Amino acid sequence: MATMQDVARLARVSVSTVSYVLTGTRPISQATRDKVLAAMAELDYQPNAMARGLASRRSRILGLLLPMDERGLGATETAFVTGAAAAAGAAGYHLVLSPIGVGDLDELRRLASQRMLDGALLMEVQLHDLRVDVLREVGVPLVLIGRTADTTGLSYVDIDFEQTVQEAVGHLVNLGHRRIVYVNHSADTLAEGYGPALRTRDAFTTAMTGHGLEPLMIPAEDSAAGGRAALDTALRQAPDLTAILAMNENAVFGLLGELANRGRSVPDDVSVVSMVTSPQVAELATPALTAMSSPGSAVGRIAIETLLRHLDGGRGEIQQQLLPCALEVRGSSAPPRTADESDTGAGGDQPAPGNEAARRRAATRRRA
Amino acid sequence: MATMQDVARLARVSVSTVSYVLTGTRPISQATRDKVLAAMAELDYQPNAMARGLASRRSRILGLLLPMDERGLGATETAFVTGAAAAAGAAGYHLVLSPIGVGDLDELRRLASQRMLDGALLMEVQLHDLRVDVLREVGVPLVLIGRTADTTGLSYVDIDFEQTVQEAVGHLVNLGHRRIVYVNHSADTLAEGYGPALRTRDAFTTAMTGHGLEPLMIPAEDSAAGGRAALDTALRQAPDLTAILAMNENAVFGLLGELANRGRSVPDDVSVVSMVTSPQVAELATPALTAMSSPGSAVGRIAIETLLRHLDGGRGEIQQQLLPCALEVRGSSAPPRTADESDTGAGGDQPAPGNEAARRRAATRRRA
DNA sequence: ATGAAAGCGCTAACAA
DNA sequence: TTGTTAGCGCTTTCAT
Repeated sequence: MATMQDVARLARVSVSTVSYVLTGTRPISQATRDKVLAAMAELDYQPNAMARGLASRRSRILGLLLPMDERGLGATETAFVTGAAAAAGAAGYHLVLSPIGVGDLDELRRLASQRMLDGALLMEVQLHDLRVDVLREVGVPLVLIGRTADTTGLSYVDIDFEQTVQEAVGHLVNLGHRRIVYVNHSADTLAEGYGPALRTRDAFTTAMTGHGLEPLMIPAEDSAAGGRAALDTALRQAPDLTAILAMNENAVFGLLGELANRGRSVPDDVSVVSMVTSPQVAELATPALTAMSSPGSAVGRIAIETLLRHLDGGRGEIQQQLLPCALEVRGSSAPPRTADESDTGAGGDQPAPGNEAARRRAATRRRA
Repeated sequence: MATMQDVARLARVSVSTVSYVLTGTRPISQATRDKVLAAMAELDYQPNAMARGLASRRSRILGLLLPMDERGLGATETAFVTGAAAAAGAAGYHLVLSPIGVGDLDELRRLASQRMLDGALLMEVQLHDLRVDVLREVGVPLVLIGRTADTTGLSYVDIDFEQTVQEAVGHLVNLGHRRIVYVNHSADTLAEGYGPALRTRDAFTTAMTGHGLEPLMIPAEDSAAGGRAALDTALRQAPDLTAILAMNENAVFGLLGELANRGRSVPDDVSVVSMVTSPQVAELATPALTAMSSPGSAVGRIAIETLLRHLDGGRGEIQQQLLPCALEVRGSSAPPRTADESDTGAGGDQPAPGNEAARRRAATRRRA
């Protein structure tokens, strides 16, 4: 393993020159730079990360703090991760994912106070997220993917739930639906103040009221069973419902199953729109789900870019951004059977023609 | 940020003594140790990871190399990760996940030759995985989760696909099924030599032949559409099929959807058993899927323990382990409708009574 | 535009 | 059982 000494010797320059070639922190003549670069190439030199970190007091490592529960990472979250990893790599940083949730504060404190992290991205942010406190305490810059309750002084990137709900409701209303039920996360989750659940609830009320319609929300446990129960409740409270908007990616499958059980066809009897859902998941259902698809890797990329700005400038400006979800119409939404006074606006939303989109996307997966 | 100097000064000992207290590499009297520990506590001392790494030439960082495609991490893979993270933490190591697939060899080479990793775990291992070569080249110890084609000199932990298939087939045969179709990964995937697909194919042939039955395998693209197509093929080739064994977690949903479309009820007309599937995913389906559930976090834990042994001893012995999947009977499997000569063995497999298991597991999920 | 040299905070000989 | 000290490989003043 060649060291900087070796490179300097071979190039007949001092170590500091080699260092400056590497870091670019001071002008080097083209001739010298070439010599050094040639020596590096010849020796296959790679700087020692630990030595750099010790001397410069920067590890060039960014942490992505990512709680992993038993349920796995959805395609949406995975896109965040890959986007962040790509952006970090492009900037010469390593992105390490640490499966650290709010339960592992000690592990986080260790990681952070050992000066192992130049900065951190937090995923699965809670309204009162103690990880934020720990990181601030030890002075590690951070950016949230999501939002805490109080975001003063915090940079974040999050999904624009208001826009997402509004567009989803708009789609259904355009199709002619009037009786739309919103299946949210569980009552417990709401009570805990889970941000997305609260924001979408309020946005749903606003959107429906704006259309002169009555907002009806049903909480559902995050499971297929929860979805089945939610459908039962929904049909009891709104027997005339023609459309369901679902925030709960797990429940939506139970919901679809129960609809089938009861002989209600999708989308002829009931339209279903799933929110913040990846194309992959949307197409597991039969028919494939019309969904608001999440902004994906852009979230991760923007978060990293924001974080880097916080490091470089010293005091980067606080940045708070909301990214929209895009409506992707598939087979699960259509005009209600009772096509009454449905003034389907010109250029309004069309139900997907067959399953072409699904077929097109049916790519092969290769792993081993 | 207190340094070791500060601790030594406060405890009135030398820095080396503090260091030895920390590393335990030489005996320290109880009195001294207590003094040092007290000083550490008082100063809230945390060793500087970079300095340790530089001086000791060990980063105490283990890498978990984990390709992330657009599909996300399944619950099964997530369990591997959390198991590994827990085991690494318990041993005083950091586990960093790097979303590095066979496409990012340069990034891997950088990570490895910068001496940032003491060792690595590889997930999503391909039969000819170039990451293995890169790591060996730079001398980073590694353990596979999965298997390459040639495993000589390599330690690995993998799922016992032979046992899994055998048990799944046994379950169906016990229920009285005779005409069982195996829905595998895609033809492309098989052609590429994807290990699990090949191993399960062969195991299926062995198992069926062992029962005096004819093995029929259908490849399916990894998507709902692929599952629908596979069912079509299956019914064409074996109109009298009463059971389906599925390796393809994505296809199985399309398969179920298409069964419903054709008015074939599960499990009355057709039993479905899903392989290497987490409980969470199994219960998204309606009815919940009988499945061979993967060993979960044990895989990750054992892999880390093996890796640590490779570091400590210098030359740890090669270890190759296969872990079994466990049969979990849910609602998707039952005796065939045409209960003919079905000699359901005493104590044989029973279909799940209702959905109690599902309901019990319907825990709340809290995130933000 | 380049070089010399003093650390960065810790580990691990080498001494005692 | 404990202390002294020479690095680990790099960055970054301070000189020139």
